[in-house]
Amino acid sequence: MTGQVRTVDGRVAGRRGQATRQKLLDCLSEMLSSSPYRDVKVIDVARKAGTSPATFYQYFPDVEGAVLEIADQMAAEGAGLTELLEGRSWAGKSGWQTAQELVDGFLDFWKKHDAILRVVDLGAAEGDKRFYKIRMKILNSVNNSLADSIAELQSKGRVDKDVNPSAVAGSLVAMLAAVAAHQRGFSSWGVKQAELKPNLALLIHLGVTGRKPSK
Amino acid sequence: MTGQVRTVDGRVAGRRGQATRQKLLDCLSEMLSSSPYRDVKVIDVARKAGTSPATFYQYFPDVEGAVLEIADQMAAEGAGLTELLEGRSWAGKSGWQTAQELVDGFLDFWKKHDAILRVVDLGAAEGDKRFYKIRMKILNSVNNSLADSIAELQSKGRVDKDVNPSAVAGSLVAMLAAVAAHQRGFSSWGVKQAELKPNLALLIHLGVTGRKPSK
DNA sequence: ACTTGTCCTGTCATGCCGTCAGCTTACCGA
DNA sequence: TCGGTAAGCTGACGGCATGACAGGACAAGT
Repeated sequence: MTGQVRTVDGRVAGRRGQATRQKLLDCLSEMLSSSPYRDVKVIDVARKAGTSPATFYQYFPDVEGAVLEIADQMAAEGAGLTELLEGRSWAGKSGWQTAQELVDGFLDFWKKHDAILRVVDLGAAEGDKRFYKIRMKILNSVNNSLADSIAELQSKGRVDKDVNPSAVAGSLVAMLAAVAAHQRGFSSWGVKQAELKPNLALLIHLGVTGRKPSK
Repeated sequence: MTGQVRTVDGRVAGRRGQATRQKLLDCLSEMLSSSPYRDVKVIDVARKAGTSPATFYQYFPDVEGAVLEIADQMAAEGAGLTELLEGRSWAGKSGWQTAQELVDGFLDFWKKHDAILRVVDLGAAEGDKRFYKIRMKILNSVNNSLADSIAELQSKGRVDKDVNPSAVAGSLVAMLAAVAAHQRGFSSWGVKQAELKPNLALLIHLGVTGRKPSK
């Protein structure tokens, strides 16, 4: 599938090289969690990995290039979010459960990868197509499933005809992502995480079905 | 109210100084729109403003400091978003209109200031309290009004008791902000801006009142 | 013209960036 | 065992941004 890992100057990376490369990625990932993206420097990453800046440039064109690599790995994992919705029902009590599990799974995923997701979000918002594409890959998995569910309910006449399934699904997914990214912000509104989740699930359920959930 | 404008080394800025200072802010603002935050350098801002880097450092400790200044000015303007909700009703047809006008006003504001808001969002997500505070200032104006509306409807028994007004309001506001920041993303889902707005308004209305709007 | 305080810039030490040439290490076949 | 070859790593370097300072330019009042 994916060709061999290559260095910037075209060499094929062997065992040792791949290990260094991965170590650099791991260290960069860690740095993104602890310091502002703007202040992450190649030399710091290299130092942390116990190597030299020149080595970093052997494997990545620049910091952004390495970030894209990390983001790609995460996006691959993110494709699994589809499972949160595959084959689920939005009817009755199981609908409420579907909404809850979606919120839970999504928030967990975001929390796990929050540092890299912040950067991806920024890159996408700034109009960088590469970041944009990665963000899409993650959100699409959830968005498409949601849009399908809404469209199906719509075809059964249980959702108004002037609803645009993609627009609603996209907005709900954006909401999930935004809330996940700013979970801390809610505490200053006096909202604890445990309270937040059911209310999010409620909004999801309302958005998808147009009705309050029966619990 | 606010004390005089001061330089980094404590001098009071006069008319001429304030003009240069503002020019630097304007140029920085422009650069944020055209290039990634990570790549905005002091020397470029200074060049664009027809001055020297040293001058920049006379008025701001660093790029971040200047960005905070711009963000503050914007936040002051953003406080006016409250008007979108003050004294509005959520009942019947006027409720639908309230939702629509909120969406319109909010999206316009975000579009107008998207570059600086991206950076504020990033700073807040990274845990920087100064950016966080600014973000709050803007969102609070809308959030509080929304939460009040929900709480009021709740006290009248028109909204379920286990709904947390702050949590719902916060989530809806986060949704608005996220959709505004990634409006471009929706086009790849085949959703045009004109279609997006009414669907957003629908979600807002559903979230606040728990019911579909009567149009 | 002189003083005072504001305003701007030339210059400098420091540190990161990104590249290259060249050295070291690992692997492999004879 | 012994080169040969390709992978792997780094010291060193020019270039540029940073941030500090001292000193010169300027405007306004006396």
